[in-house]
Amino acid sequence: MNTSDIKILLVDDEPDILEIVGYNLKSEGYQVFTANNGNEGVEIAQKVHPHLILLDIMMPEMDGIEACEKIRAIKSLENVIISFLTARGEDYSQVAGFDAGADDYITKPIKPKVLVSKVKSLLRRLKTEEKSNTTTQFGDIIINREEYVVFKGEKKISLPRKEFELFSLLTSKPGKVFKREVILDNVWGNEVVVGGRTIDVHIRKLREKIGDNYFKTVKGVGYKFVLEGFDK
Amino acid sequence: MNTSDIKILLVDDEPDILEIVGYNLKSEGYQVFTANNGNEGVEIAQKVHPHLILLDIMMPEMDGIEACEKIRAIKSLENVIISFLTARGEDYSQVAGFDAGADDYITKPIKPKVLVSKVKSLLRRLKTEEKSNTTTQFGDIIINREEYVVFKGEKKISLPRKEFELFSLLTSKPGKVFKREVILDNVWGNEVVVGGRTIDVHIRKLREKIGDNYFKTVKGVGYKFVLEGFDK
DNA sequence: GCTCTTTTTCGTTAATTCTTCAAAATAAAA
DNA sequence: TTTTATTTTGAAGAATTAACGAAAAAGAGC
Repeated sequence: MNTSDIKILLVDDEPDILEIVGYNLKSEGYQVFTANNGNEGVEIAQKVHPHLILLDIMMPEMDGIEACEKIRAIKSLENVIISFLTARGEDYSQVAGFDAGADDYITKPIKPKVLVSKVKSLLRRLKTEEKSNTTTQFGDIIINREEYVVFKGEKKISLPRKEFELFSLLTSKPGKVFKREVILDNVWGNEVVVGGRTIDVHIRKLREKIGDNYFKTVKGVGYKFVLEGFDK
Repeated sequence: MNTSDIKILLVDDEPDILEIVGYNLKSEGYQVFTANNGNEGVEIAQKVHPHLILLDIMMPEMDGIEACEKIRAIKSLENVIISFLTARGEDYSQVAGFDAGADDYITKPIKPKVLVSKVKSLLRRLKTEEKSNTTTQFGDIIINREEYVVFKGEKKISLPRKEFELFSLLTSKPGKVFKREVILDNVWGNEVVVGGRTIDVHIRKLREKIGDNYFKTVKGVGYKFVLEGFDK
């Protein structure tokens, strides 16, 4: 994954911090988004789906701890990496932070070099996680790519090969729209020639078996997998 | 990019092959050029700058491998996609072919359907190469190109394909005036078959959905996206 | 060879999206 | 100010595109 594909959300009430941290991350090639308080942070996180969130602890409106808990409760953000920004000495926050579901913390004052290397190290997880994707879980849906099996809650759902591959592709990046051409490339490969309606029929099968509202049609473009509730 | 903008160069010493392959590609709308041997192929490639070259391996004068190497050495052709045509069984050629810088190979006898789908898949690379930031934030507006979603503040705004692409184009460079012809090129593809008023109507839709004052008309030229307040 | 499952096709229907048209409005030019 | 060119607007019709129902075709297992 290229750094330019990586989205980082910065949440802090001090404009100066946003400015300087943002600058440093941008010049490393990351896409940077900002929010001024916890509320806004949670909101923007849902819209942008960042890979990493840097969260100040002390903020008006909603502090970092609370924001972190809120974010952790959002299905579509369950894989996001969260790190706190905390003033040195606020030791209590470290404890509370991990309870709230944070992955790490960075102490202020922030040194650009340290920041960048911390961020890199945090993002290293993405790569390792991506590789070991033999099984994936979204809420009550579990996909075992090795055994070609899908569970929804207690029920084991049997998907034939094509359906499974299509499902597997769509769920490889929830929310992302997969264009028809991309789907054809990935599921059918470019040797096989199938009519344009074939994809639709398979989607229909998935809708019947997994649930209607997990699959969203983007007319003229393609389909996407969305976590129930989110993005209706 | 429209198929009619795409140039394909066919190099083969058998007139029958040129005939039949050429026919199939033309009926898909591609511009087809032909050459009878490697020498001629290299020459014509320099003149027409095709997007894709289909190169027979076995040819008099200069064989496909050599031609491929020659072409790869030409700077102005560095982005051209090259695929070999090879008789099934000439396995050595596959290896040598990739060494010489080929992107793919198609085995003879050529089945029209397979040919066309292979060609499409090869050309798909052209499109995917133009990568842009997947997500952009302007104040309370967030554009997520990967998910085909636009947020304005709390609200999620649904934009159909054309509107989304138009919006995506205009916001790709706020403040910049996009001429009508440029818009047509990018959103509609330059085999323009739409009346001059069509753009206006789409702009109107955007104004209704995103907000009137984000879109400024530059009479006689085109439109631009401006951040509210700024430049009214 | 026969049966059951999976995959693909097809015609129809439904819905959305895109485009056109012409009158009214606006801005620029004379 | 009047003229001219261009855009906005409202409404309607055309064209795309996907969902649906059903069935044929292709594969897999026995």
